[in-house]
Amino acid sequence: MTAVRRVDPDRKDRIVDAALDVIAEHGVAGATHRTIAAAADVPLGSMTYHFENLDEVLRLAFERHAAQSAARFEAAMAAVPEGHDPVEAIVALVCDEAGSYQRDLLVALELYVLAARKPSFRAVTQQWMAASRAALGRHVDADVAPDLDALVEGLVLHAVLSTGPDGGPPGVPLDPDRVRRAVRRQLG
Amino acid sequence: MTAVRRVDPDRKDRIVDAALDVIAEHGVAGATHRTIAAAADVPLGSMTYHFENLDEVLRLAFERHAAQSAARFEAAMAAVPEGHDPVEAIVALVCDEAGSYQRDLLVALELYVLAARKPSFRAVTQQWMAASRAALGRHVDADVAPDLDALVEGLVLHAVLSTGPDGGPPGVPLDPDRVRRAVRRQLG
Amino acid sequence: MTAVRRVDPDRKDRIVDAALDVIAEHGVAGATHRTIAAAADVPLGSMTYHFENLDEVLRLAFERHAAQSAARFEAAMAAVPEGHDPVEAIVALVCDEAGSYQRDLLVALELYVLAARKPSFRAVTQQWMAASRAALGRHVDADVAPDLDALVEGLVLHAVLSTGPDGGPPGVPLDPDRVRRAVRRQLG
Amino acid sequence: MTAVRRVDPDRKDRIVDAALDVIAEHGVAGATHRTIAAAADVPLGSMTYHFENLDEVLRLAFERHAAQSAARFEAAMAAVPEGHDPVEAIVALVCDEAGSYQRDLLVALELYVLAARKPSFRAVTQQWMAASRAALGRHVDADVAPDLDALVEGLVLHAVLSTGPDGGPPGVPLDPDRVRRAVRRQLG
DNA sequence: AATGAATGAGACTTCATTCAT
DNA sequence: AATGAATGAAGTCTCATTCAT
Repeated sequence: MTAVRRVDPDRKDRIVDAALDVIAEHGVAGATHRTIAAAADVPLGSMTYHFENLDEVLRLAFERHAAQSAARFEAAMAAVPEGHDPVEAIVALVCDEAGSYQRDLLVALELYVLAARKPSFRAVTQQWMAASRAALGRHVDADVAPDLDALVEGLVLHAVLSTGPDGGPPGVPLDPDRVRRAVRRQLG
Repeated sequence: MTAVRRVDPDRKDRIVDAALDVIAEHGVAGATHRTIAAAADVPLGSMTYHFENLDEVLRLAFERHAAQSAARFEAAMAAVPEGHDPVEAIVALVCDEAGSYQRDLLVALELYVLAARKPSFRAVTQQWMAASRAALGRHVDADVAPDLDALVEGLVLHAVLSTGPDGGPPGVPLDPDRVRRAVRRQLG
Repeated sequence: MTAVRRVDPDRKDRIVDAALDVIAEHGVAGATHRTIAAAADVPLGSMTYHFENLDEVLRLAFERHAAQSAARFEAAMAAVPEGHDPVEAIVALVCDEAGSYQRDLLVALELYVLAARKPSFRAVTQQWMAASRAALGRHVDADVAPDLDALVEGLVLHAVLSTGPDGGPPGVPLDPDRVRRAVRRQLG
Repeated sequence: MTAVRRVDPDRKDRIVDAALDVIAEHGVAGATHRTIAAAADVPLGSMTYHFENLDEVLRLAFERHAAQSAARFEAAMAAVPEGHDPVEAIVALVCDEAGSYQRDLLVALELYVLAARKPSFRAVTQQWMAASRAALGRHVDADVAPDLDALVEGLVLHAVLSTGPDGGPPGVPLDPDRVRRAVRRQLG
């Protein structure tokens, strides 16, 4: 009966952010109304008050993540002067020590798996992939951009899935030299 | 009350096969004791009688799939005579009209996402990735094999996630010419 | 943020009308604050602002319906000159092609079931039944009127619950001849 | 973790019986998985183990009730020797002091309201109505039976909905003389 | 050896009602 | 005066797992 925590604008936003956190940490399988509500520190009833259903929450979370992720990529590419070599920027992005690119890919994987079964998530994946290609397209030929994109995605995918000899949580840093060589090769 | 279906050796095998089918069609999220039992046409009690728990069923299913998938890849590479150019074999494999390579990758994605959260699945992914690299290593330099592997995986990943203009189920065929060019570029 | 729809007298009335529509179409089970508010095109908060609780809304809706329904019946009976035979008027009313009498009965059924459990709805049913008896009492003996009323209600009840051979939505038209014979028999 | 109350054959039957009790006492609106499980003294999970969904429970309950109810009616009619006057048997049935016929009708009303919205319940109502007509048809002309059935239903309906002057729970006893007169009139 | 029955936790969702603004 | 936000209870249903037979 206690009327705690009334009035809370941008609660909806907070819930979407919390959903993204939960997805990143526990995967879509672990993203339930309950876990997201707990992460956002809102009562369970808030979830379906603000969103039609759980899929809508997830979709908004993925859309937000895709936008942020694409923006980061776009910014890194835009920082390279026209006509200059973008390879170092790509290497820096992919080998980012903080591992944010790997986290991005992990979230993307969750999205991919979801989109493979649920059509309502397909639009997000399409936009995401198109955005990274467009960013690459600023500096490389249009017919090479998709292949370069695929190469980068494959490299990071393997890194993110690799596990150290201890069998601990996956994700090993990528060797910048290796990435540099692979990218240059693909650029011909 | 009649004791139907008593003698049934390799029931365990059948269940694992059924689990794989369910995963391929409905994803790990749709693979429950019940759906797998139904697909294998065995009573529900069989599931926990033959297996410790659901994770064990899934793990065995993924292991079997990884073995089959790696064997196919290995066979395709082994068919190329020593010293000959493996590019056409790779292209043929990846652009397989039946889409079996795409199906393989879709299942692999499910595994990746699972392995990202549950350590017990990590060994399978490691073996799977190692196997395809080893198969490539027969014909290309050891330092290029992983990158070529990453490129191929990225290319197929994008194809499997792409959807036609109708927004239908994902998965578009890969253009052999494009794959050939990208692979040759990566080989230098 | 614009203050749309401010001045709105008889909003309360509109809500009651909407409630009646919802009951007729979806039953009491489908009549919630939300569905009624949507049908009346008013914000959810209006519901408990204008009414004590949901039961009050339903009670007012049923009262209104009972009044309208009784008035129609009363008017039909009043149109028969004193001392004349009311049978044709009854037949016409009951066999009404538009099926409004059947709709009335369907709503009445909903009310009956509700009144069987909630005392606050009993007064409405009593008044409704008394009204139709009184209307019949204009033209038939007082000791026959309740039985005639029962017969008519039974006939319409069966018609409204009958379904065509296709098993579609219930409600079949009543045969005027049959009704005429049954009514005449009951009148002796 | 305690394994109380294992082994309980005909639990399914008990649940259906309990469902009928709950419907009779609290109406369909009060018949939830929880209330029925509590009335049958079984855990909540039993409900969806034994039945596809709640509608199936309700449907089975109504079917059982219809069968019992029709059997009682049929037995009462069958007890009247061929060619004899069935009026007294009908009167006795309808004016039953225990009120079981009224209880039957109350349950029937719940079914009617449900069937009006959900097609899956229509078959039961049809069978129920057909059964009572057939029972009457043993002793009265085929063209009068439906009208007599309607009359009886209307009479009991009004009785079951009437409330004493105290406004207490509905249901007043029917006067046998009145019923006798009405039935005789309808028989011509 | 094998399985149908059983069950408690928890999934998503609806809803009447309250309340700050 | 009016309402959108908020919330806790309860609804239906799924499921991994246990267990008596």
